[in-house]
Amino acid sequence: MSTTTALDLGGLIAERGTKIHFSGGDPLFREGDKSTSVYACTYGRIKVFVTTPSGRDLLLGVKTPVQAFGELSAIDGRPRSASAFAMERSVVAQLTAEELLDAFTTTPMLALLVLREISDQLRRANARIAARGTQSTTARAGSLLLELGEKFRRHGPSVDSIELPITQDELAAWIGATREATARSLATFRKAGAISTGRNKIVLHGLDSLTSLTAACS
Amino acid sequence: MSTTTALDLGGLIAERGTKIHFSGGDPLFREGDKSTSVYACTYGRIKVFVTTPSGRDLLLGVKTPVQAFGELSAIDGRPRSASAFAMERSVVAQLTAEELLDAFTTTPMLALLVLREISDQLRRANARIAARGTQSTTARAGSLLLELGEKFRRHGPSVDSIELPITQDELAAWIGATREATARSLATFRKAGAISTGRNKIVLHGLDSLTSLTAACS
DNA sequence: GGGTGTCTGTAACCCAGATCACACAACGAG
DNA sequence: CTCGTTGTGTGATCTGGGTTACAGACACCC
Repeated sequence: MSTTTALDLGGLIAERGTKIHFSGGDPLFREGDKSTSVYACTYGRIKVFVTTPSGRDLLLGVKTPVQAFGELSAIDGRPRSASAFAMERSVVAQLTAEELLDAFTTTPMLALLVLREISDQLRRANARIAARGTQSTTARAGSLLLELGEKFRRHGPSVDSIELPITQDELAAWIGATREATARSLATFRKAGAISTGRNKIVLHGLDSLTSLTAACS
Repeated sequence: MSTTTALDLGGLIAERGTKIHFSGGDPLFREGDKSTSVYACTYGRIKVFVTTPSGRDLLLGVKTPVQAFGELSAIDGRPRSASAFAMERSVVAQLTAEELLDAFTTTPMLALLVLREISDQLRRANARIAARGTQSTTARAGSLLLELGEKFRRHGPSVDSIELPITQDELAAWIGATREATARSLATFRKAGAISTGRNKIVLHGLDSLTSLTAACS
């Protein structure tokens, strides 16, 4: 029968789900939608975000291979609480809520896996609530850059220059600030020699200097 | 055998767990602790909060009968990401992580129950991330008062005066503002006749006037 | 090549709210 | 009753970052 080699939810969806291709900027679902499918990014990058009443976007996460997303609506059947858009040419695997719940009954262990997944997200969300308001924009920007730096170091060459493919708008939406404030924070990092900036990219000159700068301005 | 009449996680824990009594101000667990038990409040009020680097407390939730809390560490075994203290004389039911996981295998449906529980918390957390920074403190204070008003209306007499047993410090920690800013927001509500304030209490004069005031200052 | 849209970099202004600093009221303990 | 503690109410500053407003830089298409 179906032997499952997957050790996490994303892997399982990628294995069993139907693949769908998207171009950059395409919507997968929007806040308020009634859809209940669960997805996993298998190629590219998917941004998950909410639009605040004031019209600004606030990133909740960026999904890369092989991360799952859209679990909430699949679990409780309520409307989407966030929107998901492809940031670039991407491929995602899709599983319907029924397929997921069926998998729960055949593989009870799977429910525990999903629980851990969601628990982790909740922990991160709570940490973020604590960070907002107590940390300065610069501190939040630095933390995020460090986090992304760690994440991208494996993929790229192991030199101490790490290039992040991200715009300042995206960075601003991620840390919950305006583009201008984010640019100012980046300027202080740049003047200190910790990073350099360019169109659609931010280059980290090693993580150490950035780490100390971030720690300093907290 | 053990017939389970509980329809939610809190009910199940209250039914099977061992009862423990606490006085107001007593800690149940602290951020960083390695304990993995899961709890349900059966009497009184338990506050769940994190302490920010700047030393301020930030409330993540107030648990009343029969709400569960402390699930995260029970699920993934990681250290507590928040602290839990009794706000007043309280009774909680405790279940060890092993007992909870055992219950999962005997009652597969239970895992789905917990999933819904955590999903709901995650939805709320994400909504809160979006609210912070886009809404003014006055708007956040008003929203919280309305929410608490709804919650307390059932318990108290059904008159249009709803008395909330809460200090301004707690309110401030809940909405993520200083005590002073919170007092000022309450002052505007008080001057508009929507509430009155006292030691350890806030009285709502009906929800309608407060609703319109909150909506106005968004 | 030149035009156009997207992205980056700064500067000037302004305001919500944090910080600091009191005065006073309510309550419990001795 | 008096004193200490905890909670409330409100002023006076200060500042981070939102808002507005441009000026250049890069990329792409015709």
